[in-house]
Amino acid sequence: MGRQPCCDKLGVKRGPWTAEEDRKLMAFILGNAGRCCWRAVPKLAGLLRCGKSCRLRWTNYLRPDLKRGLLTDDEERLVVDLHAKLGNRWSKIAAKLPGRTDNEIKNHWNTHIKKKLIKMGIDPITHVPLEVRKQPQQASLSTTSAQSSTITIECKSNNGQQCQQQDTHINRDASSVGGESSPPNLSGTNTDNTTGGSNNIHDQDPLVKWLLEEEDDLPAIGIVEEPWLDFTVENDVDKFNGIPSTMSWDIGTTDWLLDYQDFGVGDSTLLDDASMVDSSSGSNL
DNA sequence: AACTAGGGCAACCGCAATATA
DNA sequence: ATATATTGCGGTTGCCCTAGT
Repeated sequence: MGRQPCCDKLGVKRGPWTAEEDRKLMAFILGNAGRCCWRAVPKLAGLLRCGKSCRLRWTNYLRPDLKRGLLTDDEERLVVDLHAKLGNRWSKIAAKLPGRTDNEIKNHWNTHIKKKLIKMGIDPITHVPLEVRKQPQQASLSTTSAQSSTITIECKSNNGQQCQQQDTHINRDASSVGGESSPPNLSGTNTDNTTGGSNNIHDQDPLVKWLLEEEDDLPAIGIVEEPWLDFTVENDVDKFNGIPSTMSWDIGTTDWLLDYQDFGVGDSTLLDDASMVDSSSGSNL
């Protein structure tokens, strides 16, 4: 037999979250960490939301370790580089940018970076200069990202096989970027977007290997492992009116993180007070 | 001042993978 | 072993804000 259904959609509230809902969810997660699953969260927290919605809200907005505001130039460069190698695998890209969510990066890509690259004459799908795509026999291509990152694509003009391989890669990316196209199919019948195809030439790239194989073992660039171990409810949740502020965030209470990683709580210093309070406005403060 | 169009972003949708009864 | 719930993820939508007219 299977499990109970996640939630019936009847009576489930949708749309923008209010500050009150945020406060309830935050209080519940921090106060009941590890003692339930997402399905039970809305009921126990007193929210008329689907568990999925709660998870999304927490992951993309409420987590204290999230950074707010626009991506820095360095982060933007990293996103471009990673996108050139990984395509639209936003969660993989986000994993390398501490405090950033896949949704945030995806939005930033679609609204900012994409336009920048196009403006620079670079195809945001293939990371190849737009005019070059019309001349695939060009010997060696080097594209420059928004600032300084360089993506080098080698193609021996007289080696039809190698060029074919590159084309395959480009087409793969072309189908996986931008939202206008169909979802990527990275390995033929395999529709798993997260693992990539074995025939991707970038899989031979040490960086890609690192990204795909060791991401769970290595900390993201410039991030301290498990920053949430320093998190205290007293310091952070107190910013929400009416939330208990006596709980302390110690090792013992973080065991649940191992089971419910999606509840990841991070560096309290990154919690932006204003961004939390004004969360219902939909604006990015 | 009022209206419109476009941009930005939060949230939702639906599918696939994984976990579990 | 199988069915089904749960989770993760990428794509898409729709609302809100702002700039332009």
